[in-house]
Amino acid sequence: MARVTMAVVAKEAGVSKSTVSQFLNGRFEYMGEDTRKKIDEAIKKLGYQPNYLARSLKQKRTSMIGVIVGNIMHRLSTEVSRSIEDYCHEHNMQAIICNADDNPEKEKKYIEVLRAKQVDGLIIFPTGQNVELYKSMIEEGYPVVFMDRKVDGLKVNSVLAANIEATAESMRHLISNGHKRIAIATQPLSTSPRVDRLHGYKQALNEASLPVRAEYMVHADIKKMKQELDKLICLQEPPTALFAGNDLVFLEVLEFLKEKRIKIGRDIALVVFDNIPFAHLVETPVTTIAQPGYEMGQKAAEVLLQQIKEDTQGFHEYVFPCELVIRESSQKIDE
Amino acid sequence: MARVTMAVVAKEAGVSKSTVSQFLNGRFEYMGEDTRKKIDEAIKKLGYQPNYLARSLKQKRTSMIGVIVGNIMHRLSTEVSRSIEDYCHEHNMQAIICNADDNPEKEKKYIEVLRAKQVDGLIIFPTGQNVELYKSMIEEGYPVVFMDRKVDGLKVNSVLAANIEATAESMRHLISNGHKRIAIATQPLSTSPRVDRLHGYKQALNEASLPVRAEYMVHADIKKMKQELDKLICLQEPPTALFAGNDLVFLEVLEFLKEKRIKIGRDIALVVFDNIPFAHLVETPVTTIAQPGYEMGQKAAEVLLQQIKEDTQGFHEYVFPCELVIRESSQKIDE
DNA sequence: TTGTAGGCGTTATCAG
DNA sequence: CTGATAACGCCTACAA
Repeated sequence: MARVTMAVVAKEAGVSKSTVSQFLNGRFEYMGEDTRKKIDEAIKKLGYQPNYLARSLKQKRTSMIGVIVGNIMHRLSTEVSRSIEDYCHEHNMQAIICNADDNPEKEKKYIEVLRAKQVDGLIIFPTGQNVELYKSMIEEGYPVVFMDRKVDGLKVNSVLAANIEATAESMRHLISNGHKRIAIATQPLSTSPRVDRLHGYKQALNEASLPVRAEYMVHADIKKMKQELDKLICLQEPPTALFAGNDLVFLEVLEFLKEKRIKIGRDIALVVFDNIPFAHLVETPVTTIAQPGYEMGQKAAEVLLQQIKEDTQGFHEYVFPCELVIRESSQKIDE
Repeated sequence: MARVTMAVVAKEAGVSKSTVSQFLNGRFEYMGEDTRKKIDEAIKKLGYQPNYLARSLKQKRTSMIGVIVGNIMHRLSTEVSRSIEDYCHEHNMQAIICNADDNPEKEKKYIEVLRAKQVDGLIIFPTGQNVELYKSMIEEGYPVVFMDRKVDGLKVNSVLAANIEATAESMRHLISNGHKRIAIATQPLSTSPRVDRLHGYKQALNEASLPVRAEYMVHADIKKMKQELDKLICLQEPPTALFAGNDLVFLEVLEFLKEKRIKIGRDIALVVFDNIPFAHLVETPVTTIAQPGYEMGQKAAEVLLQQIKEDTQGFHEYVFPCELVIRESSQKIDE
């Protein structure tokens, strides 16, 4: 093991620990050329590696931040994590990515463990269930940034997608292509993006004076999604278009339609919220709403590092517009 | 900030620091019921959170391991990371995932930083370019496990997929379906899995007494993949089947074929190494070779934690068989 | 059963 | 320019 500590280097070089420390931290302003050289040689000879742990203990910063992702299975999570990691790497920080798996207990444990490990700040995709814990962190002045999901009543910096607007835009697109019977499928309405997307859905229908029909709104767990979709197409007046609330829902929809031999674009129009890496590679390329995951990650990291550096907090929502990428799946259907 | 330390708790409870420490570490065997209660109350009242950093410094273990992934864009990387994280979570460890991005410099930096942070061990998808560094770690007795790729001449535990065998099996499958002209497309032969897959490819051709033709073996960067594929199909005798060396290559192949309107399964047969989450959802479902990423991750984590606990090392190759999942893309082609 | 003292490997302060 | 010395927050003998 790396039994070689600063004291050993100091002895080898014939100087004191403090001098070695100076050297390591690049303060050679007032350092003799020879001392410098001696230390340099000693370090190389012994293969000395500084112990960041000890340094962190002393300095009270670890140069690490924690990222608690809601559910790593989402494409957005991966993109955002990647982005945050890149940003950290450029700024000599380290990101620790944890997966709460949509489980508030896990989220809580991760928050506690990461804080015990003294990470300098946290970026959280909040499950929304640990409000008291969030609140206490924020009140303490601990640096936190929320990502993707908002939680009511918290004064915290948040990075969000423009869910309502993007959904409404995609709906207007479908409506302008002649669709009047449009369904929406999402997971249960337990997080703000899902609620907002539903909101955008209704808003666009209202604008167009189309009815909002309860039987067209499906909010089910992924495992039960297919059977709910089945009910949808068995309706007396089945929808002619479907809005899939995110990438996981989309996969279910795709499998379902494939099993039922319902052809996208011909039998039913489709729009998906979330960028799907292979959306253009399926039989009928799929219209998607692309969230700028990379940019969102960069912004979150930037804001967090700012908070850490300046020891401040903020209460701002950074809302990112999304892009509607129109492909064949949402073309006009001739009935 | 969490200004409340053990000393503060001790004062609040009217005991000494060591007693509090005992309490925290679950040694209440010889502890008075009342002392115990007082400490418990003090902790709750003050909202005390132990500082793992200080503990780690003393104990010389951080309960963290580092995972350096070759390139996070591969599906396997994601699966394996996820698996390692799960295993760690169950064993009260923390995994720090880093992405070397196929860049030896980055890999080196990560190894150094992680070790400076005193992580207890490392799981590495080696780029293969930092042999000296690997060697010195191993000689030091530092716990390391290699994943996915092997590096010659190193006595280190490794977790690998049975690349040669799986590739050969898939080739035999194609050959038995009547294919004689089979091409292979991989990224440059800089890592062992690519070399091994090529090996399996040649082996199967030899077994079947089919010629190994240089013009059917493409090894190109992802960015240049399409133009190489183009050369392939422009050959006088173009291949009737293609083996795609991994998921990234597959995406290029898919795009290429789509652009050229070459229909998979009808115009060309296809087999892909790597599980592709949507392989069954494209127009012609794709035959894949599935690596047991989850199991591989579990094994690597298990082996590493073992090494850490017992302060031993090992030199064993854990080779995992892969599964050939036959779908339409590799059906017999009638010419 | 509880307290005291020393140390883990750094950094910060302040003399010299 | 360099070197003592005291923290940082916790753990571990050993003493009481």
